[in-house]
Amino acid sequence: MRIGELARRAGVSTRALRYYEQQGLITARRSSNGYREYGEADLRLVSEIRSLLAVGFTLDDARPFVDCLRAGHDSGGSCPESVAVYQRKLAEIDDEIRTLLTRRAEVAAQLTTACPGCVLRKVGES
Amino acid sequence: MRIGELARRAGVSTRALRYYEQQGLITARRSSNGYREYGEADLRLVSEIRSLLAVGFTLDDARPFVDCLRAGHDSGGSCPESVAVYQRKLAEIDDEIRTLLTRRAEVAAQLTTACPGCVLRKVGES
DNA sequence: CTTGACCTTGACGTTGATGTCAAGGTTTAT
DNA sequence: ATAAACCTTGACATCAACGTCAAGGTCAAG
Repeated sequence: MRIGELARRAGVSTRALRYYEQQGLITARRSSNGYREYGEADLRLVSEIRSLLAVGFTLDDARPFVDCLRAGHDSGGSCPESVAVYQRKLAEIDDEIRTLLTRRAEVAAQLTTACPGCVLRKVGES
Repeated sequence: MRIGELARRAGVSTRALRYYEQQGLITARRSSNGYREYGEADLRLVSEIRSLLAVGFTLDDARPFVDCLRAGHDSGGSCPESVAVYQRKLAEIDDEIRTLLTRRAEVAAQLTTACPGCVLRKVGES
């Protein structure tokens, strides 16, 4: 299939696909006229990339997953490099959550000072 | 005082101060030679801006606070516009926290699938 | 008089993942 | 043969808050 069809099937823009190629995440055979030609496996790779981006991974984070799939594994997350990225990402997310909770408290405290009784209820509090 | 001294006292770069001026957050008298001249009140404004930026506000968010101080109030957060920003920000932070918690769960689930027993403990869990 | 520490405006670089044009070649259908 | 729908590479635009040069004016000390 050509880039337009892959883009439609994967739910991304052709621009994004060319960018992934430029970043070395996907590759494409070329037809005699120079058009990119993709197979079903490429759809799989792009889907993996999209689902990772959707949960906050960068394209660089996605690389080990793509490599894992291309190495023949049935899951992009089943290689040690991918597991390492998962763990690093979890730690990053936890850091961000902690930072946000701290900020939340600081802002709420400021608001309370400026306007007692104005603070909304905290996430998860009834 | 001139821009260098204000920058040192406020703990920011001169570039940042010129940027704040360009964004309409602070203003400066000019000496006969064209140099910016600031007073103590300006230090107060810059401090307010920095503390707001530190908790994740944008310069645009900070504008009502600066206006409030310039209007003569002793606290940047004591004007209704500032309170509105506080509340909007709290809502935004809560949204981000919810998003991150969701992502955290998704990533942890993926990791568990790929590597059972690899998941670190969640924030706040013992 | 000259070094050095100030100050000025202007403008490009940073970061990530694209969007959007430009200017053109290819293919399919009518 | 010509429009419509593809495709190509290249390159600038986006967002925020500055960092970092460039090229030059100002001013006090030695």
